[in-house]
Amino acid sequence: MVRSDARENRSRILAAARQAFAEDDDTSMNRIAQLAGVGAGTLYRNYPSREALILDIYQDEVGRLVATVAELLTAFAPREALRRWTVALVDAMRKKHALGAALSPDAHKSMAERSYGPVIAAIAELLEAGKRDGSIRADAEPVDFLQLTGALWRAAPDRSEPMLALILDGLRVQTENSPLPVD
Amino acid sequence: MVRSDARENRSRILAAARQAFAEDDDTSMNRIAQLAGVGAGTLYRNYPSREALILDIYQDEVGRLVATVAELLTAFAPREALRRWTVALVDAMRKKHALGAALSPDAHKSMAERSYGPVIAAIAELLEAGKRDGSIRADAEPVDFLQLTGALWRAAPDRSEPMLALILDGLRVQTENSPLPVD
DNA sequence: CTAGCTTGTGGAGACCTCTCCACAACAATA
DNA sequence: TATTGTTGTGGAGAGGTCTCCACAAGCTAG
Repeated sequence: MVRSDARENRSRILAAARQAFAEDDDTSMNRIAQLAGVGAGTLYRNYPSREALILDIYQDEVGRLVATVAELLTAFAPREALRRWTVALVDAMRKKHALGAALSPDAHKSMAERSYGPVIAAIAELLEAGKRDGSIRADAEPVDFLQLTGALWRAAPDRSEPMLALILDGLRVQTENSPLPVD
Repeated sequence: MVRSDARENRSRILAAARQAFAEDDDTSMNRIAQLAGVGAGTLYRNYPSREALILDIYQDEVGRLVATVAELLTAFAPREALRRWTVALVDAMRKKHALGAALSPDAHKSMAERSYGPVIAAIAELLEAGKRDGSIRADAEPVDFLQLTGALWRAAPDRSEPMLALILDGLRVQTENSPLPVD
């Protein structure tokens, strides 16, 4: 049985966090707890890590992004849809720095977090479309792609576009010209 | 005029740090200061950031890695040389976790640090060789490549190889089949 | 209404990175 | 050797993430 004040607290935390992050993308966990009028312990019981909180806050932001996939896929060829979507994603990560950090963690903890899943699903859908029409290699992995996306986010803004181009080229179905010498 | 005790301290710090990191790759700066018998202030005056210290510690490790480039380039075709070298680099980053973190920082601060430069130079050399023999696109950028390498390091170990393959494919000189629709 | 049990709480505290500055140690000069 | 810059020092402290647990609140059942 979930205690009533507990639910109250959780939503106060989320509200406080949302506002705090809107003003300053680097707000500390302590500050959020303070703004929400709860102790650090309560904050961390609700959100076991900074990452988890951020992913929850930006859930709708991410949702909006994910929702554009279908549209992009009707308007553009899969590769171009993927390109555009990724540009938008990296852009969002850059604007909400915290989101970038949460989506490209050092380890792979965020797996299965409420926001991480949908992002992977969106990428999977875009890749699938490309595989179907033969413009993307069959062994492309959504998780790998997101990881690579993290590199774009970390890179200097003006390198983002050429790096993405490189990745997209790597995603092409490979012909076996210029074969790799095995040794 | 550099004071004599200062030089003394600096080398004590380096020695302590070297040993500490050998035992525990996550040793804290405080602990290193303590082991070296200096205050935190002194540590930070010598090494303005964690990153800087780590890069100095692993300078020879990096040096060794960099030195293998020439050898690889005589034994293998450029692309294969690049592949092997990168595998070794990522491997080293994984073994010395701290080195990985120092070489793939969130921001791009490490630029021009004593170890960062040589790594970039090594990559540049490998890429150059590939450009010369036409197996690597002319616009490939060493810094971009290192950034991407950071993604390999952060990824699950078993994804490292396929991701690298993808990057290497992206580095190929691109023929203009499967053209990208511009919109 | 109260007793008891379960669930949730706050904030002290461990440990982190990095800054700041009154003071100490050296070097140069008289 | 004494004096006087200069250069370097240590550790307190600001502010961070996250853990732990004695205690408080909410919820049944009698």
